[in-house]
Amino acid sequence: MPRAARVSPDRILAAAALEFSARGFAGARVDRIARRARVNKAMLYYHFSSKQELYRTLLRGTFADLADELQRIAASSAAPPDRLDAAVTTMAAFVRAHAFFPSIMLREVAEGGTHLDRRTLEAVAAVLRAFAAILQPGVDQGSFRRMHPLTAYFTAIAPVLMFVASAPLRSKLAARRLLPGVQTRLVADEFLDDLKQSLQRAFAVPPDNRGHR
Amino acid sequence: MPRAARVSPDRILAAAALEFSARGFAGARVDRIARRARVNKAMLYYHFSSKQELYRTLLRGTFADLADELQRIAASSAAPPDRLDAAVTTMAAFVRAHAFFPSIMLREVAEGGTHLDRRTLEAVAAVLRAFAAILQPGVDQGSFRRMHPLTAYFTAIAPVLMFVASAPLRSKLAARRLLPGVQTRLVADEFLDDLKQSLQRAFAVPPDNRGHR
DNA sequence: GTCTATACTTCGATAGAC
DNA sequence: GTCTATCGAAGTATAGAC
Repeated sequence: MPRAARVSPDRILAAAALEFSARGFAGARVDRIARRARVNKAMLYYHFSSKQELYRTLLRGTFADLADELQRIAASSAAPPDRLDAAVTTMAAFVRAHAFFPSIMLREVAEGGTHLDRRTLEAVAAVLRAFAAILQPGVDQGSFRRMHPLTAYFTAIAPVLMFVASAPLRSKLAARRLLPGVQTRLVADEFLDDLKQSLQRAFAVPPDNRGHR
Repeated sequence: MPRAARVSPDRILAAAALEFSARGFAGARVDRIARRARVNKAMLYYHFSSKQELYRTLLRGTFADLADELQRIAASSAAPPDRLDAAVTTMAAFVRAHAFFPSIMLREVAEGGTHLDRRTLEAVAAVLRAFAAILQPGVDQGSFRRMHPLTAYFTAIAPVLMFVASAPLRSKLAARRLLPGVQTRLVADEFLDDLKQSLQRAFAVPPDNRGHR
């Protein structure tokens, strides 16, 4: 299996990631993806049978990778608070390495998963399960509040996704001086530190309730 | 000004809200909006000069309404924790009354506000400012942690938006039994109660730090 | 204000040569 | 595997009658 054989598909996937994240499935143009990947359209269709298949392939791989990384934390033996911090850190690192991910995730949520097939939905579910598995020991040991896993997921992950994905919009607002009174620049690390603190306090069982469940 | 004169535009806006939230700006079809509003396409273009203008009109009005409701809390004299709860409750009520809002908001964040003009961006900014104004007294009085207003905003509002907007996706996953171990049904009220508790703990200055800033 | 018919454009996808 | 040329469907917007 010659190494060059996978160069085109990989470049196409990388270009597709940019295009789909910036414009969404409907707004994405196959021509633009091809041009950005420096292949012609026929070549693109040689590797991927349709725009939809390209989209699904991209998302399936991305969700699977994220689920793997989260699963690694779930399988570790770290203490509950450290697992929670690690989950946020891992999410943050993942979106730094896959800058296209937050937008695509937000769009897919808004779309209700319309473009996804069963296998891709399974990869989405794997992410949710991994996150739930990260928190479970903390709940079992009584150090985390007993919340629905999805509640915990949205409370923890939604801010990360929205914060990162909103960077362009925030720049736009700032450039037009539309945020008076909110002028100090908010950087990602600062945000993540505050979020981690918030989540530790949010999920911890309050001292006076400890052991009463 | 005969009352009937505004019936068509309003029906068009209502139909547009459904279409844009379900499919996004690029995925929305003017034909579908017209059909759903029970007007023909020419009628639609008689009232709104383009798909884009229709979109902007819808968003401008919606953001302005939300900003008004939040501003009312900001102007009240309630205690800081009550203001925070009220902000979440108001957001929840707003999205219940405007079911299209969360998806559109997520999409617009992902899109970086590409389709918005200055006036609409101003309405977006008004929402952020109102939220910041709700929390400010709590920070000033030392009962809330000193966080960047945008950090607080994302921590509090992102979960609400993502939770509500993800309902279709969650149904899809549940229907395909892709969430084993996460099977108990999560209802909105339960989620909101947990979120409010989380946010109170997340934003409160911890007892041992009180007054030390 | 309302409607039918249609102009014009863009886009996903393919045919067919090399 | 790679490319050029192009088809056909779909989509936004408008012309022009009533």
